[in-house]
Amino acid sequence: MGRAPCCDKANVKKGPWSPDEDAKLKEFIEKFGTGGNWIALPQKAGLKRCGKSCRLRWLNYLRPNIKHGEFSDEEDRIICTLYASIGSRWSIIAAQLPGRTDNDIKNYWNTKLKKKLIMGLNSSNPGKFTQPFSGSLQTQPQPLSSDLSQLYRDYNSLCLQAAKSVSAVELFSGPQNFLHCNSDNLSFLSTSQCSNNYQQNQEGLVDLQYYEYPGKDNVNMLVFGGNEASCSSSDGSCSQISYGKEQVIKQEDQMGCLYQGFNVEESQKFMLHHGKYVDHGDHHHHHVDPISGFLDQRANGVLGNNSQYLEEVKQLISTGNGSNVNSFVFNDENKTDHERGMYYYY
DNA sequence: AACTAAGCCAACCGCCACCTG
DNA sequence: CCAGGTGGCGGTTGGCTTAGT
Repeated sequence: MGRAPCCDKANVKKGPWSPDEDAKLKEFIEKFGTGGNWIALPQKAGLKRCGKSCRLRWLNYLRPNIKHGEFSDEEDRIICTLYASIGSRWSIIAAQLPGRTDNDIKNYWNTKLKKKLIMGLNSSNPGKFTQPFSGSLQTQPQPLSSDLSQLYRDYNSLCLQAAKSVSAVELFSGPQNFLHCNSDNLSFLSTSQCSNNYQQNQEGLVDLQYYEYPGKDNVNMLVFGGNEASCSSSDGSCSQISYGKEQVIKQEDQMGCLYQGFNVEESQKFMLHHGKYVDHGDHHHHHVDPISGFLDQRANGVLGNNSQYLEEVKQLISTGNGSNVNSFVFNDENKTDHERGMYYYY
């Protein structure tokens, strides 16, 4: 048996509100308040509407101090920063923008802001995402657009501020480009410990760069730490990332985050990042499966550094189902637990 | 001018967390 | 502790408007 409907669907009006209905609702609430019961309100107010519909109309349109019209640059920035940090938690984002409703912000993000962000990215790197790759891999990293840099900067500082242990960055490209960061996906520059493991620039921020992925114009490789990236840690170990021919690309930070790639062919490279790690403050790095969210303590080094699964990985990527999400599942029963999982590449 | 596609946004739907008896 | 009711939330839809052909 299904749940009982909140109102008699047959006897309620749906669709756009008329000025007369707006006036009735506004007058009633200004006089008597909501009474803490939206379900009973429409009848009392003489409206043939569902209580939920009344609530939505009041909150999103009729209540005082609702701000309509263009979003300011500052509002844009706040939305981007918060979206990068917490994802589509529109009500929380709306709470930071007086006068704006969650619905408004959600619509604005989905229809305009997301595109605006991508335009900014593309305009500072003309052709970067729109032209098919032809030629050799760029040897010089391209700087991120200032918009994106600013976003990462805000994002990083927000994470530090919130002392969040895990957060994520996914850089999607292609027709549905957008920058997405939230706490449910991949880990990336989040805590002070983690950031310290990357070479920081003069501003104390991590340098981020990206490359095109040759042969797949929708794929980009996100690189952090620069060409000479290195990291040091409390135990004195150091990993280095390198880009030369025949070299395995690998970087592991002291949070246990592993970033790894291979030379697929000459000048063809990609990076893989498997799962995410959470530092619980006890110096143990717990692996979190990005899909299930389950914690475990699997060892690093997934897929190994000898490229033994190279052909298989290449196959998986080349037969991608057209999705713009640059990921594949490595879930062969013959593989060890360490090797199985969801992989992302940039 | 007529038609189509794309953009936009108000409103709806269904799930879920919380509250209360 | 449990079950039902309600509010809140995020994803999605549908219809109106605008832009393009």
